[in-house]
Amino acid sequence: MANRSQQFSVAVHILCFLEFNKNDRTTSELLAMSVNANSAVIRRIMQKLTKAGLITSTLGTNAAITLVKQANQITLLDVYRATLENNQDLFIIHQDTNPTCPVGSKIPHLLDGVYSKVQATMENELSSITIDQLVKSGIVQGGNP
Amino acid sequence: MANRSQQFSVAVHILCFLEFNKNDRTTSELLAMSVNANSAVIRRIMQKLTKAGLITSTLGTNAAITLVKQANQITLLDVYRATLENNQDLFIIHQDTNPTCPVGSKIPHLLDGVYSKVQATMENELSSITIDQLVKSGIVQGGNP
DNA sequence: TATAAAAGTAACAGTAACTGTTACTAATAC
DNA sequence: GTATTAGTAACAGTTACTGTTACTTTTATA
Repeated sequence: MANRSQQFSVAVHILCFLEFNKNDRTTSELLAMSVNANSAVIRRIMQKLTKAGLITSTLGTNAAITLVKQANQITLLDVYRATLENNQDLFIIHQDTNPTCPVGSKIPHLLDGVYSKVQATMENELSSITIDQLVKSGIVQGGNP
Repeated sequence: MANRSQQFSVAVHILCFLEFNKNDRTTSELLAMSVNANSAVIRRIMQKLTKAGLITSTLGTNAAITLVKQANQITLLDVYRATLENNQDLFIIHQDTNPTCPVGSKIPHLLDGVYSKVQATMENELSSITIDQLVKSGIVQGGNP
């Protein structure tokens, strides 16, 4: 399978934080405190979210990080695709199987078909969940970040 | 996410091979040729399949590897669970978030709920596919392994 | 205009996991 | 007793992620 990183989870965390704190200014320092990670780690993930058009940020004093799209228009599939970039495949298929073996020669293509279906199902489920839903369902409004 | 290894794919390969070649003797050398990998790699994966009760093997001259269950009783979920062992989680949640932050304190539990559902969906799909189906659908019978 | 704040970014070490490989041990058929 | 074959351990190489430091760039404001 593709990826053992926490980046997807942290990215969702960041986006939820931005939505929750949208009436105040959010910095990478503030995010780093919430996530409990180094601010450079946060900025590293922010780059991917920026590239994907999910967030935007300004520089300098009073710099702020904000959502580009409305929170109910950002799905977990968007975040998944933004953070995983190159390795979005759920499963890895071993290549270079024996081409002269009736099993070995067909396994890669066979697995490809199966994995595509499984992944499509998963992505479909991810696309049904929005950042807005997460914030509204799980995070009580009104506290201090 | 959990695992970037090819072991799941190779395990499926092994089981398909055993089913395809069930009328003849299968050794780890033969499997290694089909997979195009070192036989020790094959045996390493075999250990997990043995532990999971999917295959059995004998030692010595004329040693053979065989399926324990019928191929139509072995699902990809069985293989998934056998090969991934400790790290079956599709997604990894960052722990140690800030307990005093209304977002950070709730994100882990929130993500846990979401990921469980997504994973259950995926596992349900894996459980609907058997080794028997794969062999019958994708591998032409009658060739030489 | 100088300064401070904050994002952008590069570089490096540490860690973990998988792969490939070698080589040994143990069991078993002949 | 010998050859075969699975079981297993050990090691190096590779890759990717995390944590960290530190520098550069941009920008608001005093």
